[in-house]
Amino acid sequence: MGAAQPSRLAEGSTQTLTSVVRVVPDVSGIDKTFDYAVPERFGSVAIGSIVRVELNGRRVDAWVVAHPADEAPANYALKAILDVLSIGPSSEIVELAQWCAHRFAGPLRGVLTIASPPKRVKKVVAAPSRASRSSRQTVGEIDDLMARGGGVVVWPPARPVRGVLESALVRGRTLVVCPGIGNARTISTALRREGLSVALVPDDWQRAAEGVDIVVGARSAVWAPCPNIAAVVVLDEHDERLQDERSPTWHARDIAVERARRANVPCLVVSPLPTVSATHWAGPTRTIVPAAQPSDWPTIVTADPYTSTSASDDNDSPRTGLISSELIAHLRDDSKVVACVLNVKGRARLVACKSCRDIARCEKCEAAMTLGDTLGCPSCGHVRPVVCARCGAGAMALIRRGVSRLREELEAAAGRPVREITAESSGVGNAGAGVYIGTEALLHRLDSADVVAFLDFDNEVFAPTYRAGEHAWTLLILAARLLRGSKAPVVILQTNDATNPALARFTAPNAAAVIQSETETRRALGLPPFVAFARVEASEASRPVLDSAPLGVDVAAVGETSWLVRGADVALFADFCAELRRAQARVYVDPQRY
DNA sequence: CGGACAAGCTGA
DNA sequence: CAGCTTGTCCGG
Repeated sequence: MGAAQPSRLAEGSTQTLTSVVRVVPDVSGIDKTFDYAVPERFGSVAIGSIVRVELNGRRVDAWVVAHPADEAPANYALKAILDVLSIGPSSEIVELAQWCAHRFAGPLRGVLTIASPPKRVKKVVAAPSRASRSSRQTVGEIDDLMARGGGVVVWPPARPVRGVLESALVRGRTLVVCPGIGNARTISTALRREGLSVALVPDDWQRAAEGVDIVVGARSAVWAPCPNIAAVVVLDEHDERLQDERSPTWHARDIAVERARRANVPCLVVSPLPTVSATHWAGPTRTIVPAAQPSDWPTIVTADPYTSTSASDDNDSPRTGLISSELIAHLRDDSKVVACVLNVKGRARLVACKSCRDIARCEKCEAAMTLGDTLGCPSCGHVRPVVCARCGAGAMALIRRGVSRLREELEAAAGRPVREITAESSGVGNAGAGVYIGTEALLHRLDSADVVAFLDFDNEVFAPTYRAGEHAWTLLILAARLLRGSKAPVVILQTNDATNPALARFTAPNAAAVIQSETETRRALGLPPFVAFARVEASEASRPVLDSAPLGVDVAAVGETSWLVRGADVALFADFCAELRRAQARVYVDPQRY
């Protein structure tokens, strides 16, 4: 198969040899390959090329994924491709995409789409590699890690990431993957200013393919072309935006690690608090934690808003318990920028008495209760009848009191204007002192702050997703970055449960301790990376396959159409997922939520 | 996905 | 049994 074919040229000289390409059509719902003949006028069509073909009477785009010329010829007449439209991902990237589609049990088409140029590319002229660049200061420890094939770097949130990048850049062409395009743009601008050639993908796909010093972008950048790649870097690996939520649910960290492994170059995974998956991949010898500095993290305190004197304790408004006395002190200090963060999604579930407006809380653990036939406590499981604990009335209402009403309460407490910032708010950043309220999007919208208050941190920590803990850390990292320029940065975590160890640990971010405790939790619960794990959306057609899972793969129903599948053996698990997909099931591997 | 075709249901 | 809906299969 892989043997040289000296006869090929000779054959070509005597007789016109039309070659054959195997393609994946760009049509949703078709996850199969088809073979087409290539008329001589197109020459040889490279793997990854985007071609036009007729399929079942329709003209569709398709990617060339293989040259099946060495196989026995098909027993049916092949149609010919109609056109070659564009250069596409390299054969290495196509192979990586095939690996990804299997590992994350989803259609190859989705991955090829993201690996392809945003606009058609007809020609790529290779740019020469830059001879050598005057190296700035690298971090010795990280240089050493690169020499050992890369690994995890625990990099505190307020420290500039430039020092980490340098250890990659001195090796040659570097691919940098960020969680959002905003981070990528910042890095691109800074490095261009230094005189480096930068391709910000997907827009600069063609320039990336021609060869630049650094290719940078959001998660899709992990699929970008980077000829003669010398290093791969994943920044802010804790950020869940690195994972695609559509099937295949690939995570850019896993793709980066595999891409670097295949190219035999080092991969650096960087985060203030890397995920268990990352540290498990690198292992303790390739996970480095630089010496702590006092300025690495802001001061983080808990405050109980429920026992504190509320600013508006009248009977008209619900006693939300969302403004602690600690927060009030900062609100009243006119010199400070205060950012108040409230997760509206979680608050949509709050239940209040229709007559006295008191929020229904569990008398055992004080958590907000949920309304069904009875009042139930989501954190301790306590159940009581639908009766108000304060006034005894029997009528409850779900309140969806978002940020707007709370803004007025904050304003009353602060004695100065409070601005509400929503995802739709126009204008960027904050000019000077002020008080702001918004959802976690606020942490992305402001430029700087002195105080960040999470009004209902319990909601973040005890959210019913297995990654709630990790998400809470993500919020703290965002807060730390926002507070970077402040002389006395403070984070207030408002909670009704400050003594709960699951909550108390957030006041002292210690990467080694967080990694250890998260690792133990994951291992004990049988969650990734210790087992392969997937949520499966299936119909009746998939039932026989679900019921006949092989030994070592567990299947559990969660509702009518959802299933959880887990297995210790990754290969066996992936094969079973592939079987499920052939039976019309949608598979979400290592999902953010389930 | 979207077309083709087969198998089931309804009404005169 | 035409006329319509619903389901299953297939594409090179």
